[in-house]
Amino acid sequence: MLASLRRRKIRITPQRLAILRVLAASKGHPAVEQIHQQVARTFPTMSLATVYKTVSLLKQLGEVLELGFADASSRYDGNRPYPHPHVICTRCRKILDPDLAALETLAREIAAETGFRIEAHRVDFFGLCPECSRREGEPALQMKDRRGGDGRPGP
Amino acid sequence: MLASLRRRKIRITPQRLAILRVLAASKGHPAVEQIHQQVARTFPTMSLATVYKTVSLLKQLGEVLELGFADASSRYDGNRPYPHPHVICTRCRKILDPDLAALETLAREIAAETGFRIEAHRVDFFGLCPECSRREGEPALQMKDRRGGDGRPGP
DNA sequence: CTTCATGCAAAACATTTGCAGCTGG
DNA sequence: CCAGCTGCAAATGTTTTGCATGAAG
Repeated sequence: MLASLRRRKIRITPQRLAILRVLAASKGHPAVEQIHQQVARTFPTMSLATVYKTVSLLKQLGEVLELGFADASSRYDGNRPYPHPHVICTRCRKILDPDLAALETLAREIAAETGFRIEAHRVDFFGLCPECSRREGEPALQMKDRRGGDGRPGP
Repeated sequence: MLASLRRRKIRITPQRLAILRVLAASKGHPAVEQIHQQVARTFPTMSLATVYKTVSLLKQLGEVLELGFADASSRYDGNRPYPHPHVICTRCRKILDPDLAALETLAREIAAETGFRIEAHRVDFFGLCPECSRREGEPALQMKDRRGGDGRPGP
């Protein structure tokens, strides 16, 4: 990933390195806020603006995949920077990356029907993960989502 | 649709009626801003806040489907208020509702693999519509999308 | 050295909320 | 009549931008 930056003659600063590390290391799909907090532990002066700028840069370079949701919160995937399906728990906000071969078929079906030249996709499934299915009665994680939505990324 | 409001003892005001009409009539997937402008033609005092409140209300009643995008813009579908796939032109922002039977299969595949109890989904395909495919050289519609994205709803 | 990045503060936007006055039923 | 709406203005929360300082190469 560093190679990609060097190749394009983009400066490698300690801040960027730290952000890169978080992105590469996290198995989950961290939000900007989480990245910032994480990095701030070893870099107290890190500003949110810098995280935004860096993540935005990486997105343009195709090194991370941005997962923006309707409530204007975004999560980032630094391990699979290409479109792929997600499975999201509406209770604990966990995000999984399932394997799904059937998608290609779907895309081809679409192209045939609409005449579109399909170039990317965004496929999310929402539901309860096995753990949350079990504890259904217990109080759920509070989401800052506005209104009574279910946390799904609005269309 | 009116019936649904009456049944729940929700007041039917001229403003709401106007918004409902736009939602029901528009074949496309209008944004709040567009709904407001449309309604404002016959209702100059209509405020944006009212449109937001009404649309939000309809969403909770399950009468419209919200399609929120990463750039915090939302579009609404008043004709199919249930999850269904979308095909979105990244150039002219046109949105189509294709028929797609294969989706159910996909959902079942996911559930089997992850153990999730799938309750909803969001499936979007991005690309160029036939018209835009042809005029590829011409200047594209300017999108207010922040940064150099391609207009796809961030995850 | 020169160019580019950082970080602060301010701006930009879409959306939400508080509230006084209006109005549908 | 009166609970529920409207519309204005102000508040919110996230992301972006301007700019002076500082550091990478």
